[in-house]
Amino acid sequence: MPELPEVETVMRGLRARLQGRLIQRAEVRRPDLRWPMPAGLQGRLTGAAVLGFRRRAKYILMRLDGGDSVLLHLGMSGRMLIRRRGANDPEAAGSVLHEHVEMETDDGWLVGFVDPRRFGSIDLVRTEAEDTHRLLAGLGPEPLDDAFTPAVLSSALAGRRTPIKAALLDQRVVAGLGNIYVCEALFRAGIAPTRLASDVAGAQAARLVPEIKATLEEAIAAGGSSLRDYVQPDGELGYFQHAWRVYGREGEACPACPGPPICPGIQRVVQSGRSTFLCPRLQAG
DNA sequence: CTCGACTCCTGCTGGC
DNA sequence: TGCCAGCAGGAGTCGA
Repeated sequence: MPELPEVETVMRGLRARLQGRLIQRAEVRRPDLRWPMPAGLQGRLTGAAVLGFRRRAKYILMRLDGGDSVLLHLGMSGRMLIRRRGANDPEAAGSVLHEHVEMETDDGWLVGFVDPRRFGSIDLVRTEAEDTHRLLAGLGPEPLDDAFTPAVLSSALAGRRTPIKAALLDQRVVAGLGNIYVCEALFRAGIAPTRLASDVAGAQAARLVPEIKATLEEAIAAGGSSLRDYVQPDGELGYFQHAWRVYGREGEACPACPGPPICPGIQRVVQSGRSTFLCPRLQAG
């Protein structure tokens, strides 16, 4: 589930529920995620006041009083389970097996981190040093920042002899894109995923940057409408999945082309072990 | 340095 | 119906 728009949506949901609250109780049930959670996590969370939230790339940062921040990554299957204390929700019951951390607020809400595959991670970092954390230090620009321009992208791609698909997945080039939104942005910009990154400069990058921004903004808007003030317990994607133009649509008609024989429809190829979806007509060569 | 392959882990889907 | 291969939104690490 979690690329930038999903993480942004989850972060907003956590902010709405937790910011300004006290964590009355915290329980670490299973600390062995991608990396072991810090030993002091449960103690640090217990009794903490939650000051605020921000997102950086696909990471969520939760500021606590006392000068520590919680650094959270959802990995591939991570989600936040939010429900009222005492609620008897079957959806929640099914998730409890993989609920590795649970927090209870002073106003009666339970907030759990659920991650079946355990590719996610949780760490503590001093708030004033958040951006120097080893997981954040090397990240590229935020794609939605004004500072992310065609010129900035072009210079990051210069000299890279790797397909543009792989380059955009590299969080040092631009931070927060994943497999879905890279496919969508390349389709919208009319760029072949197999093009060498170094060749996507100038006019190509100038087309790509606005499409990256538009795709992410539309997805955030869709996730926000659907999830609004709480994070969906079932981990649904909001409704942006219905707006995917190519991702997961192998064999379907291209939404921007006439049908066969002009355009054969959406194709799926594999690049460095991951699925890429594209329109062979609009994203040729 | 840069790149692709491999790896971690569980759950679900689709084909036989 | 049951079983199993293949695939899944990430990204660090390793060897070439």
